[in-house]
Amino acid sequence: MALPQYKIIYENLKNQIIGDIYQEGDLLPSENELSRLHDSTRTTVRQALGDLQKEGYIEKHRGKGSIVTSQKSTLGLLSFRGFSEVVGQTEHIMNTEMLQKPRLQKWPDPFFYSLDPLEQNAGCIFLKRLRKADDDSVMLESTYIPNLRLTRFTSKPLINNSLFRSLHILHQIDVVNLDQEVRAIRCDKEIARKLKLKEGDPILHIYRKYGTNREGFYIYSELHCNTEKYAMGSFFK
Amino acid sequence: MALPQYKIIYENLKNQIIGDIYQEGDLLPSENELSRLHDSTRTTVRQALGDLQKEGYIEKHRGKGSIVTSQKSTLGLLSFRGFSEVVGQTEHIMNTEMLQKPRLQKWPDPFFYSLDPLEQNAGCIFLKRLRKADDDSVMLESTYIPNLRLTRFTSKPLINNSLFRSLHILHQIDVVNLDQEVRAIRCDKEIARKLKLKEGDPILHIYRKYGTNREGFYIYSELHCNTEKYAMGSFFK
DNA sequence: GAGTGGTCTAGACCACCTG
DNA sequence: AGGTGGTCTAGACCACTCG
Repeated sequence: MALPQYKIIYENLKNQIIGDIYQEGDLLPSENELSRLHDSTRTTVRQALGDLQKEGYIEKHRGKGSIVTSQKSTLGLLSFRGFSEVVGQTEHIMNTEMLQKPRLQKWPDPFFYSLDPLEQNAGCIFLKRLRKADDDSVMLESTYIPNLRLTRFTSKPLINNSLFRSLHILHQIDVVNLDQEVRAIRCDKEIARKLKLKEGDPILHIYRKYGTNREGFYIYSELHCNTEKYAMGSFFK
Repeated sequence: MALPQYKIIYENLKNQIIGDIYQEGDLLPSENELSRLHDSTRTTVRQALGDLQKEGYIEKHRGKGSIVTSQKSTLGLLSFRGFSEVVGQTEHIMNTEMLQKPRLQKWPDPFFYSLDPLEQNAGCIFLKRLRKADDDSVMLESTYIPNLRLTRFTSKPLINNSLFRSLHILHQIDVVNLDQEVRAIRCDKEIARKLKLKEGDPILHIYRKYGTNREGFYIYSELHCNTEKYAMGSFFK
């Protein structure tokens, strides 16, 4: 269960960036210096820095060093970092309202991704949450998790109110990638009420399939987003 | 101008995947075998495979090998690979209609991203294209490129009809990342006509800022997408 | 047990930036 | 000239999968 060195270095630096110990524009210690600090090699340090760069926390400049990048004013909710991660990266006050606590049920039929028989027979854990930014309702999120080797998951409250955090701590499951489909649709009466919009207003409709470090274990979400005030952002590298 | 080894290996494998020499589900040669084939080391090969994995071409499985992943039925247009790359990865027939050939002009004011004085004073090269999938109009794209050290760019036709390809070949400029904002809006009469929709229909509205390998050189785009038939997809890793 | 990818070491040379 | 990140070598040990 020991974390690899490069992930420790990664977490260490990320927390210092999120915690404003390194601020926007600051230069991180050089790769050689970080190797010395963590009693490691440049290769290992570079693996950590590469992840930070990929996720938009730093920029690297040859001959200069690694620079901490600015926080984004848009909501980085199209990336696969969980909502809780985004909260620490934006200037907006974000919070979550649980509309349906995790409960065991059958998969909807039809479902928006095709399921293999193992997933299908296991049933799913369903939960529904409303995300708010500065007290505006911005996102309605329905999540479906296959009920595979997740003992007592529905009986406990979420840790830090974060699904990903709970899966990590209770079951050592980490999200490693995200496949998503995005559409613009008109919202129906039900969604309109929850997102404080008018029926027929345009919203983002997103289907997601999260990949995890557990072979064959995926998490599915359907999102409806109000983008009147806040755009959904994403960063690719 | 020599490409690094890992990029050569990357391009080599990617072309074989796109060219169906390795097909969906196929196992790539192992890392050790690829090192021997390219007279290189595992580290270098892993750098190439890592990029392929990041972009969704392969999955790696410890103890098994690297497996070529399926083509996507949705349009991977929310990722930062150019449109031309997406064309090779989908089963749909894609093509592009040039609505406004590249021409030099002033920046729109206001512009959707803040420009620095260097960009502002240089003016911009503007072009406008309509993207089609299976003869359906799916995306209207307006692109703005700062006119910095791009001699004679507007006077030549695009190579392979691809902007990114032209920038690469004529100016050694490569896109390395993408920052984007996505919203759902109602389309106006003008856009509706071009995308064959009705005024007021919901569409995706996207602002993009592409980062390049040239320090401080960015490319900007504004997109309007019709998602009635085709969702816009993206893959993160 | 043989082969795979994941992690790591201890170096090297290069292009680039800054003082 | 000295420090930085980019690329690369030639190994090593590990956890995992498969026959």
